Amino acid sequence: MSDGDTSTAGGDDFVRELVRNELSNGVVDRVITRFPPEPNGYLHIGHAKAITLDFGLAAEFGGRCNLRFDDTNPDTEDTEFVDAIIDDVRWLGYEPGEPLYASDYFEQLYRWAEHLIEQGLAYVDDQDADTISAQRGGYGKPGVESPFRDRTPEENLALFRAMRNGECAEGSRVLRARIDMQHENMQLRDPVMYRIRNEPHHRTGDTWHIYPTYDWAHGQSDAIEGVTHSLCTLEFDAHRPLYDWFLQHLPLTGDAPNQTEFARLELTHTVTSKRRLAGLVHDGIVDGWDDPRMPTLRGLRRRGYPAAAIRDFCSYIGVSRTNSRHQIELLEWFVRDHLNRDALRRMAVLRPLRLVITDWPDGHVDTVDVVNNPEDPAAGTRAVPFGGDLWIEQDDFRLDPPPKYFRLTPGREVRLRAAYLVTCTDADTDADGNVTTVYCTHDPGSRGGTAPDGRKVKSTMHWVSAAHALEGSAMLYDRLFNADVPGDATGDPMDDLNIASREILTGCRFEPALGDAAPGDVVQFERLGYFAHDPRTALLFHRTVGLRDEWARISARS
RNA sequence: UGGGGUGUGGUGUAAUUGGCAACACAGCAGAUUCUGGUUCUGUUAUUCGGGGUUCAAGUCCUCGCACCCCAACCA
Repeated sequence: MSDGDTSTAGGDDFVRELVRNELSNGVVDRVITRFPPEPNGYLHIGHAKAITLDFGLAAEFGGRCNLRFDDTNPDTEDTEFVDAIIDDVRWLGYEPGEPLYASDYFEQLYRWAEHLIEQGLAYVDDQDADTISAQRGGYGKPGVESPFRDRTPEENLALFRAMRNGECAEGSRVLRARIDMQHENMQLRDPVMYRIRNEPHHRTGDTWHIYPTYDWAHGQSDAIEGVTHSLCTLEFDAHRPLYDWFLQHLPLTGDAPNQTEFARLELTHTVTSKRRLAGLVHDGIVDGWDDPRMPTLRGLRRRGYPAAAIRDFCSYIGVSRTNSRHQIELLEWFVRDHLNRDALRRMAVLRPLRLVITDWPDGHVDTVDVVNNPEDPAAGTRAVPFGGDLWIEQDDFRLDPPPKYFRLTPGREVRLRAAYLVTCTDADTDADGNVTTVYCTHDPGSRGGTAPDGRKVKSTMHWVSAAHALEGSAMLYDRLFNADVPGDATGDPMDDLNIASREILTGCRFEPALGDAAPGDVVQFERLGYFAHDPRTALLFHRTVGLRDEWARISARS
């Protein structure tokens, strides 16, 4: 699926090694996985890792990966998210097939719950949440048993059916597994299996008044689907004994699924918790879930990140059980790697400075051929109009050049990309000392960019003909959070918010070919970076990622 | 406080399962270049700590330490 040759340094990660062993030992005879998002938010880069693992693993071993919505909580879930999640999975490059829903298993789950009640392994508790929580005990402190723990199966069944029929108020009762209130693992101190909710469910409407909890629904859904490998993140490690307990006490046919945990993906300068991301949106810090600064799949897509780059990144970083935080620079490296190969080059002047060629024939327009992508000869060339009145980048001219500055300065000759060699003769400044116009002469023999006598210049600069320029804007993005680990110092990520994460540039000048950019196209603005054309607004470009910039490093040092 | 998990350069991931600690990103230096991009070359830097077993330990034993997770009717 991933098209780069980007496998990790060594061989299999621990999950693949496990699967390979199970297959060769005959512990399993197939590989079925599942990706189980809850439809209460948008997918982000962390999910991309899980998707790549779940779908990638299944594909590698000739199996299948189910997209299953873990829709057991009607309070927060919505079909809006279902559609967005399916769309995002497809965009990432995986075919989810017919989506499945935990809510489709509610009836089966209910029957299994009655089975556990009949076995004396589950009971209805009439206490409220606070009481149950208090009775659970603490770390190192055993819990105490509920006074309702020893109800008879008949009584429990009657009560449970009443719960199902909507005869009980929300919060008045729960169904609990009857395991061990003294267990050292808190998860096994009689966990709640069902709670009463009168909220309508996005798929089952108001047919249910009781809803299964994650622990009760997840493993059983896996079993129903024939999942062999249920991969989840590390925080569920403590739930695994409970996952297994339910499965062991049910009349299952076939092999039970197995849960394996791995470390979630964290990135520097990034938050991925649903709550934090929602906060950014609701506080208006970003424009929405698809703001290009967001680590959501929709945000990254709008930013111009190729799906293949995200896939390559995810498979390259591999999977382990070590809590870790990857540097966002690595992700950006994969983005550049793909875009360098694929993106067409265009010339754009983001902060325009006027350049006049004093010896250019009045009104004359030349048309020069410019390579579309030096990495891909098949991309061909394009014709770009050139005249005596041009826009260049403000950064490309200095009245007083600092050391190692190779660009235009009075008396120096540089190349205007694919056009002519020009020499700066003079410059105008305004009352504040800002340069307003730069004057040059040109070498008519250097058409195409090469001097007839073979002399070299230190710098090649991009340009746009003023008479032909298109005007538009660009959004320059920086990290949303300044700190590697947002909130590391104070505990609140918002303290590390980068208030200058977006710079809006208007009055940018684009070469004519940019007028043909389709919504969503990603191009390289030569010497500046990769930019994604906005899906809705023409001639608005979002900076995907800048080019590596040696001059920026040199000038920052001094 | 009890239980579980994890510790390898700045970051992340490997190490033929006891045999010369490697790969990538980042950094630094240089070469090439009509993008100060790309590409290429070189280079800096690593096994959490103490003790033990062994010819040999990142790997095995032991005692510590640090960090993460667990006491929702969230997932």
